[in-house]
Amino acid sequence: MSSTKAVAEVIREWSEVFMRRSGRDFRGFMEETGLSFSQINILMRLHHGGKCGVTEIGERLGITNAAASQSIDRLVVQGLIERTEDPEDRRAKQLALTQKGRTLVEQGIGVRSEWIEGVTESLTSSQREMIISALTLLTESARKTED
Amino acid sequence: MSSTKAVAEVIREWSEVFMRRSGRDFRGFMEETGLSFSQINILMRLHHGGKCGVTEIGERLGITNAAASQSIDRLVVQGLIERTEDPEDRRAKQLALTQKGRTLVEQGIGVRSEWIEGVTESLTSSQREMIISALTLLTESARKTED
DNA sequence: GGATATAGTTCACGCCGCTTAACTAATTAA
DNA sequence: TTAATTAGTTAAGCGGCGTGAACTATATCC
Repeated sequence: MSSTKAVAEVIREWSEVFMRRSGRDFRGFMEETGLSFSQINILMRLHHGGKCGVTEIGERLGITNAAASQSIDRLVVQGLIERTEDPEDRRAKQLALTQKGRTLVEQGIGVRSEWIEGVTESLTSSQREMIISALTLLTESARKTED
Repeated sequence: MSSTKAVAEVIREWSEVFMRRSGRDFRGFMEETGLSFSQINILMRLHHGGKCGVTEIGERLGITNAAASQSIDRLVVQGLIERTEDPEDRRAKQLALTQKGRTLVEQGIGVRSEWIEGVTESLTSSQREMIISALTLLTESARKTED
């Protein structure tokens, strides 16, 4: 069924559909929350990677730590992240999501999940099973290739 | 293998991995090209939806047509899109990607595709086959739910 | 033909996010 | 203990991107 189509082509088409949808969701999320692309990225970094300092955030986003410091400050003011002194090194700050921030990020991820769930709803249960297996494999394999 | 884990959970985890990766790629793409989030969205819209006018772009992005007009103008200056008069209605403009713009968008999509291809490379051929089938199903089903 | 509506552009203005540079404070090295 | 390094903040300034308002040009409606 799938072997007639080139692997790369299938993946390319899926990526395109997914990206288009992601873009729309992301735009909606930015509007709802009033957060910028960078700010959402900072929240995502903290959600996945746990506590870290200001400079690391800047490096991850490819901006100076001055810019990072300012963006972070806006997020702190909004109560989405907390900035505490690192007890091991009092020059450094430890950044972490507040409960409010964590809830927000999880909502953002949830929107995308709901979409895929909706997409799979109209399929047969064996098709759904196959998709579950495939996504599980992809997730595991993708995690191995992460930094 | 997958039935032990809740469907929703599998999808959620995969969304998270994919989104994290997408965010990183997208940021890289913005840096490389010097384009903003909005500008890339405009290019994506034109890539997928074909020719359209300024106001429609604005509506899609949730901004005024004044803002859309300005963003579009920057893209025209950069040679990524062309803005011609609509022969049917001379008030309106027809926006379309130039070859340069099309190439750029396809590069952006390509980056993500390469990543998934890389992720699937370490799998067995039967696993790859399953993923191809699953993604084909997802793509077809997702397209049906699009506007 | 004249009033009204529609498609885009331009202008003045403000906010946000970025940069560089100068700064404070804490740590590490000599 | 002094000097150099490192983490972060602050300030001034710039450009992008957004807004509303005023404008031009075309199309449509009576």
